[in-house]
Amino acid sequence: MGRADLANTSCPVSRVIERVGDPWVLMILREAFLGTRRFDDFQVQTGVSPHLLSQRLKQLCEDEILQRRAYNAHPPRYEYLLTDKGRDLWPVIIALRNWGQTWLGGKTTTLTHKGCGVQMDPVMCCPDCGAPLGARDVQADLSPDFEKERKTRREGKG
Amino acid sequence: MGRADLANTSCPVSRVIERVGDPWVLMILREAFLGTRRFDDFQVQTGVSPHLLSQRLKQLCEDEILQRRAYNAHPPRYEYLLTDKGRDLWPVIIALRNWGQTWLGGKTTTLTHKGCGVQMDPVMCCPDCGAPLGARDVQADLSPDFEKERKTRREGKG
DNA sequence: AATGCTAACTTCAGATTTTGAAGCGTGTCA
DNA sequence: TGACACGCTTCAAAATCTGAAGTTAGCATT
Repeated sequence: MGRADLANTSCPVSRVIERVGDPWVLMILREAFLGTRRFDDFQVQTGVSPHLLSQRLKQLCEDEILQRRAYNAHPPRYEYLLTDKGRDLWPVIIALRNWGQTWLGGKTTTLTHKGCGVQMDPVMCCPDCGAPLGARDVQADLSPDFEKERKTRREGKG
Repeated sequence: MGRADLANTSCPVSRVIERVGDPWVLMILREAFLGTRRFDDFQVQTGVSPHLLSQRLKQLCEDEILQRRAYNAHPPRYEYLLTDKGRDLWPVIIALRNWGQTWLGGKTTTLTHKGCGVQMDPVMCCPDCGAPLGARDVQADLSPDFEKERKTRREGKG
């Protein structure tokens, strides 16, 4: 199958994973959320090789998660900024952070909700009743198409 | 640096990424949350090669994200179950799902909050005031240690 | 006008990882 | 006796990644 084929399933999770489910992409995103914008800074802070960084940044720009912008014309200098689409990946990074804090220990960032001024760790909630949500609190139902797709895969194998 | 060195930083995000920031690990987790437990099912549904699947499952068990359990003694048959630690990764998968739905389209799962019976998409919220949270609503402050670590990296380069 | 510096990359060879097909061990069922 | 299921393992070929070095473009200093 190969990683590229993840994009061809109907499952949005797979399709996202094809784009951002890569350690370096995630590191780049973490950096971007910390305010990093420049090639060399991404490189130093993530430790990725320049070759790969270059590739990943290109991909991220193609996917419109980042936007490459000249901040200086002479000499030409570029920076990478999160787009709205990219900024929307914030919950992914926060979810990783929360898990890391809980299960691996270490606390390197404190988050403050600007609205109410309190220090906190964001939580997944039900938008309707506001209750905090865990895996056990939610029931997932698959769409008929997705069920069919999964069944086909099961049969195609046997 | 190499991917393995991500574990050596003080940032919990990097350390999590070292463990779960891999496309196949994420796919395995998605499957696990959909109820998949067996080797061949993981293989068919994720499309990963058996070799890699075997490696990844081993890693995930070492990290106590999954638990390998015999469900049949003769012949010996095993299944892989999420541990509490693993189940706590649910927000990561949900965050990916939400982004995929919003930005890539396609809806393969409907989520229902068992508590209030409503269909919804979970949202990151402030646990204190309950407001939904985006990247712009939260201020991140780095710990002095983390600041120092980042500064060292910057200087070590120049 | 030569030297050095910065930023944003690109290039390339060697090392590592991944894929995909095939095979294996143990046991059940017909 | 033969076919099949499950949970893997093995291996060679292909793809990807690393790390060091180089490149381009321009400014600043000597």
